[in-house]
Amino acid sequence: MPGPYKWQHRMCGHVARWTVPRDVILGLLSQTDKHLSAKEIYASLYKMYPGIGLTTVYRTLDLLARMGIVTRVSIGDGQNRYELKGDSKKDHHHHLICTRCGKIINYRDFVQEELDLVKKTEEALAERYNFVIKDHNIEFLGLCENCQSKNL
Amino acid sequence: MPGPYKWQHRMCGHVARWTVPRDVILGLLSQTDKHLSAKEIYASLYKMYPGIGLTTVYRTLDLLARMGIVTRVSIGDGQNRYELKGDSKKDHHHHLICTRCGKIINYRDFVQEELDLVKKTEEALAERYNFVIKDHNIEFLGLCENCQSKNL
DNA sequence: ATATATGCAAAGGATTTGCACGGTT
DNA sequence: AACCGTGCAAATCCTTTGCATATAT
Repeated sequence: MPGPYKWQHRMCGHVARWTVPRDVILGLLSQTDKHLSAKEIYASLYKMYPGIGLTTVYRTLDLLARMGIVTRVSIGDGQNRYELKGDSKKDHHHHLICTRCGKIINYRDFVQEELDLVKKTEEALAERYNFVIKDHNIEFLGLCENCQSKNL
Repeated sequence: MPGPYKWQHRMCGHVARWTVPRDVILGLLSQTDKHLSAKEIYASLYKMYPGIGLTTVYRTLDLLARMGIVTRVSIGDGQNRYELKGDSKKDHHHHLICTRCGKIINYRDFVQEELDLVKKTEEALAERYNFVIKDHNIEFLGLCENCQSKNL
């Protein structure tokens, strides 16, 4: 069922066609606050789009990441997870991660003060270490409410 | 070649014996600023200690991580990497990561100002989201000097 | 004696790749 | 026609597990 092909985007010298799987996967990511793995995305889509293979999910996520639309997040559970990279300031957030159950909270409060410092630090680091800084990653690790109560 | 067994440390209700492989692996980590993977550690040790198996390296790294002696670092290259967690303030650092070649720079300058804010944010997050915060992870991503010059 | 640690080989799991087919340009 | 995208199966790569053996308490 070929759908409405919307965009074209030049990647690595050739045109990336905007296909149904790509549209659907991006759509799914844009509707959730969760940090989904390839397998989870594949499973979510399976009922509605059984034709989309796991390989395509992997390839699409890779494409979206290279296009800068999506960010890879690692919580150390052996899978890569992905989230939409919001471009608006409103979407910008950092992560609060439970090291026991892997729950991730996107927090948007407190971020503004962090960003001021981040910007200064970026400039200082860029000069000191000759880096071109593209992005940052700030996360806090700990125990969520649920996991605190369980012993060990 | 049983060596001088130095410590005992209670882990998960039982005693962790301080064995030669554990001592050697920790020794290696304490002598480098690099972020080594299990394979790399295994390879480094092979000449001097061909008896130490890759499995033991994995198990030891897991133990050290659970003991809080070592930190898992992920640069998204599909391997877990490990670094000694310095306990002194002097050792504390954050990461500057090249997304092209994977190079990691531990920067210790600028960290102090970050830490002040980190502490405030931790407190705010703890209250707001009922988290017990144990650690944080701050990293900047970009292109190192070398990789900037190479096109794409 | 009992508990812990280790190596090896096998198993698991995530991700990537080879290849033939089908849809776009 | 030339190119790009996809699914499937196979191949890889990293990590964990089962099990028999060796070492420490």
